[in-house]
Amino acid sequence: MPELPEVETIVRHLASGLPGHRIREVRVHQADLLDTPPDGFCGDVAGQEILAVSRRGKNIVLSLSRPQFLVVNLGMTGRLLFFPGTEGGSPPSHPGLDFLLEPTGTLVYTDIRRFGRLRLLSPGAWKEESARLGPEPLQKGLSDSTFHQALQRSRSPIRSWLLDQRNIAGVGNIYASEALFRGGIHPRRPADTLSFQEGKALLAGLRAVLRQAVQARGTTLRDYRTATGEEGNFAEALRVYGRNGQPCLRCKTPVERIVLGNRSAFFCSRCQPEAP
DNA sequence: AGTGTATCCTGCAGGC
DNA sequence: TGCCTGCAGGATACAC
Repeated sequence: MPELPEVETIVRHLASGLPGHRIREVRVHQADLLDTPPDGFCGDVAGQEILAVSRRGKNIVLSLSRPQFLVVNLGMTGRLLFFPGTEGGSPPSHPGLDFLLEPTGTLVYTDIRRFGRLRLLSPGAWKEESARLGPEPLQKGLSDSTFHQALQRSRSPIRSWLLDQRNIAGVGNIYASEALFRGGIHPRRPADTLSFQEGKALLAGLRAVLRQAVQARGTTLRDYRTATGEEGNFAEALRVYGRNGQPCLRCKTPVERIVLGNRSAFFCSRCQPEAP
């Protein structure tokens, strides 16, 4: 569910409210959201201050005082909600974990399908983990030529390539389709067949759609919510994702749906020709 | 190396 | 109304 724009939206909310709070107590309702025994997790986290909140790919990263990092991946249906006051909000339908904060506030994790994970990592472990992720697409440091060189090293379909977090961090199924449409690239094109110009157009399309989606606070199809519980507004701006059979907004050709690596890809066969 | 398949889960929409 | 199937923003492990 949550891709870069959704996670970025959540992180911005949390970064403005959480730092300076101390975690007084953790309540675990679903132990399978952790990769370690809950007792140890609670003991480790309790008493630590939250110093900062940041994003790496689709991960929410809380810097704790020990120092340690609490890394939250929302999976498909995870939510991380911040209630600043003494009121913790209405009880969620699928409670996961509650972080009770000092001097006041509650950080609530909920997750219907429980594909999400919360992990407590040492600085070294998180550094290694982060190094396995590809570059951040919105960072200036990623040049057209670096991007094109990376594409040259893979023969997998470009849609699959975009979803692989080791290639580029934060892209998921929605924005992969949207970026390919904006770049005029067919989702099945082998990555290493993209010309420099095509790679440049794809990166530009990816950056444009990610920026616009962040502005709209993300795409709510069903489950995603911001840290304040609001829906994102980008669903109405999607051009191909989920528009199977509807006319292309650019040329009126019906949008097609194909399956790649067991996941749907949406595209316009006229705007994104498979053979040049 | 790349791809298809399965797995972890719950909920919802659509067909009958 | 109920039952069944397929599908869903993610990540990983496996066999070929």
